[in-house]
Amino acid sequence: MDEPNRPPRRQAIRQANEALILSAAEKVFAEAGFGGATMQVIADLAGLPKANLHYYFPTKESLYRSVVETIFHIWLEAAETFDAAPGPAEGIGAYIDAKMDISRRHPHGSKVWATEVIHGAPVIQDYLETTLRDWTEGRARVIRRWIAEGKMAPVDPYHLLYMLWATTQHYADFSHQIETLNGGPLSDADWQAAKASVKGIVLRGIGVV
Amino acid sequence: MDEPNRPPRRQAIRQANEALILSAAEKVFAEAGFGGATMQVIADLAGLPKANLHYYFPTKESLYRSVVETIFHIWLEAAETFDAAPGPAEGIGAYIDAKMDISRRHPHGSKVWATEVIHGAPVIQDYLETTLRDWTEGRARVIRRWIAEGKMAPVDPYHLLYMLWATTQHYADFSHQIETLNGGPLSDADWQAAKASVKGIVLRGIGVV
DNA sequence: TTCCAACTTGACCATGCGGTCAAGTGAAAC
DNA sequence: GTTTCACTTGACCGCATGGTCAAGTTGGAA
Repeated sequence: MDEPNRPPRRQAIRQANEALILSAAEKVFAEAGFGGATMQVIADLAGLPKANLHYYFPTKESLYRSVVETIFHIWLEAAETFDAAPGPAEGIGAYIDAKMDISRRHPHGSKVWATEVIHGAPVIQDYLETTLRDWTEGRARVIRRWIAEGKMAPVDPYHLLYMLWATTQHYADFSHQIETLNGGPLSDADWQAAKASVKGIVLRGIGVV
Repeated sequence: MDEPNRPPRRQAIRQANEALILSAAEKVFAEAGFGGATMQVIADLAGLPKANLHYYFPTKESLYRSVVETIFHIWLEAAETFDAAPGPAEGIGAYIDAKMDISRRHPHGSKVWATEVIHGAPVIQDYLETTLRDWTEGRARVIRRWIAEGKMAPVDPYHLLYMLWATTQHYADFSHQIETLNGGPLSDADWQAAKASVKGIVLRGIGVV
């Protein structure tokens, strides 16, 4: 962004430490929530003194905000698949694949985002009202076009998107419940089956065989 | 349960206060999380002195646990609809209706449950491993029977249940996000449309027209 | 070599928290 | 009326936490 000119060595250290802290924070916030997480625990997990965290992130909230923004941008990028597609079978199918992969690879970030929204989005309200609103309206327009072109059944675009978000993120957010019922972590084959199940029901549900 | 013999007047006061505290706690835990909630805020919302809370619920965790158990039992009761049904169209349709109604009527409880599971279910692990596991296996058996009888498409029962849970609870847990995108709270008509959308996609998705 | 700014860190502080306690109050049993 | 016991409540305590600070250490420009 607007990083000042820094010697390359210094900047490398800075980036490495910030990444270290963000990774630890993501995990701790995901498991304990904002209120339950402590800077000391995050520092221990990152292997740094607590005061060092406050050097890179002045407050707990600023650190938390960085974590939330990270997952949000990952999701936005995953949605690129949506636009390029010629129709719902490819577009929504690829979107489900992408979001399921993110749930598998970034479960902590997804959990942090979920609790943030559940608690009323005190820290990222502005994102919801600007970026997310614009993004959603754009995809809704694409879905309406597909419907108008007779490529899928006439379903409400917003409720369809909610179902996609809810279902794909459920595999990250409720992983503990799923793993308990599954008798252990999901294997590669389990994830393949999950993706196939979700895509099967949704695509058939919107009239795309 | 095993309440000792109490004079009726006393017992009425007790029940009223416990209900008052539980209602306040449900809201505060939902909005702030376990770590972010404070006994003082709950007490203020309930209109009681803080020390009085500790008289009825000795610790913060015991109060929290009561809140989580409440929503869990509400969900279990809602599932009765599942068993009596002759087929998936009625059974799953009614289950979606019931769970959507709960999301509308008990959004706070749903949020508390969600954050509890997201954080690894530290307080209700035993429920997941016993009651929920049994319940889920029972419904999966019903679904498999319906599939065997040719009443619905052969989908994995567990992934179908995950989709039902995720989608219906999403309307409670992510209400803030939905209301932001909707430009305000959902109206009666909005809720009807939501239920119709979910049922439409899911029932068509599992081959039940 | 010198010097400066970026970075590190242990010790420290003020605050807010969950929980306790002992002195009350009032309803019901006798 | 008296006693008893469930219930109420303001004041209090120990502790953990987010955040600060000043004294270091290190990397790199001159």
